[in-house]
Amino acid sequence: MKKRHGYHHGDLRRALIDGALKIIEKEGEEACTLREVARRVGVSQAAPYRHFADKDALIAAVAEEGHRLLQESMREAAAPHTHSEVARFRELGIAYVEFAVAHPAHFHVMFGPICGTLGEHPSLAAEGARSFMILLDAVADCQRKKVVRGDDPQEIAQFAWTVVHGLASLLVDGQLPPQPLRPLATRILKLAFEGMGK
Amino acid sequence: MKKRHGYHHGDLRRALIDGALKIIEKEGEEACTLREVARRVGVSQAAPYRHFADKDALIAAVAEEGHRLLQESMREAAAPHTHSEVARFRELGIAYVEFAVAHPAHFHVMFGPICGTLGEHPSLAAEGARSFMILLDAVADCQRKKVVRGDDPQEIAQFAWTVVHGLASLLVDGQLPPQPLRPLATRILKLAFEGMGK
DNA sequence: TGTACATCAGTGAACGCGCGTTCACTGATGTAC
DNA sequence: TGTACATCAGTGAACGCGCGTTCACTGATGTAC
Repeated sequence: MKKRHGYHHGDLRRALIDGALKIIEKEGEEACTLREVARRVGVSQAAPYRHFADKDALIAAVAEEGHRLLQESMREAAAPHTHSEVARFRELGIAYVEFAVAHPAHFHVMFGPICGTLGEHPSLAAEGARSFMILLDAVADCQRKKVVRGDDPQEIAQFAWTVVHGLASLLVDGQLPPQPLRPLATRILKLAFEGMGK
Repeated sequence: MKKRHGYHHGDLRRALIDGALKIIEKEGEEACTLREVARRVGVSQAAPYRHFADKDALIAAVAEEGHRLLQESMREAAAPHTHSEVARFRELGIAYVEFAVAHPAHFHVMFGPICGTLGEHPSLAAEGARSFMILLDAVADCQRKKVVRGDDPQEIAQFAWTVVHGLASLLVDGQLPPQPLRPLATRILKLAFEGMGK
């Protein structure tokens, strides 16, 4: 990343995305205006238009980057566990929740209601599909090894997504009492795996 | 509900809440401005201030009503199943998801990030706690009958909430393909009860 | 039953503000020769 | 190595707009006598 020397910024596109993230994280999505982002980055209000066609394009870029980061997190979490399909699957789920808590602004833009407005950004939709695919593959692996029930990976993946997404949402929106994340996620995922029935 | 005859509205407070709901449902939360609500209801922009101190107060009223409706839905869904604790528990979960889909605007205001801004409305917090309590009681019943594992109802209730909230969020935010709700919810809850492991 | 009057629930104009976006511009950078 | 020039990435003023909220007001309603 180049330094700014005077007139030119160096990497304004990057800085604008980071600025948007910081604002959404601290003050919520509706506080994230183009002018405020420009202000925070220390640039004139018109400068962002050199890098983004309009405000939606900036938000879509945030969401897209979010999906790439999520995919990376999940892949990294799963990688060490070459021996056990179940462990891989579990780590994927924990990585999803950890990602949401570590990047609440990304998470919010990726899955919140705003992403309906962003329908016309096709590369964003593609990244979303890729994220789900990682989960789907892990389920199929588990089913092949007979450690997870059923034969339609879609059905189980949907359930797994429901669980991790529910936990992530409740945490990000502050509905659960603050507590160490990993024990909570592990406990919930264990219940999802074994069922709560007796 | 009285009819409007000329100058006075009849039940403007009610109409404002309904107007806010309709706008949030159709065009999202950030389109829900006090002026737009007043416009839709057919009243001057200053009129809402007769009934709400400010915009936040209107939103808080929406959230509070949402919790009361949710509680009512859950209680009604559980009531017929006096014979089976598990059936009661399951119907509670389905009612939660159905409520979210039927009242997406309520749901969004009740649990979305905006509700952090509304911290200083204590009656709202009370309603939220009451909603969770219904779930908690059902879990305790199931544990007493030994049909659900564990002895800390809090832990299981948190898991159950995670599942139904996850499903509700994904549906409301349009992340799952459109499909009949009850079969989907039943399938997911069955997995939650029995576990996805083999 | 009729009337005076207090109170309630609206109106409409105005305030200051910040927004997204456009425009003509200008300083910085890199390249051809 | 030096210079002319095209291109790139910013600036800052301006546009029209809708927002939340306030204010003095007025029409409708209900009550005391």
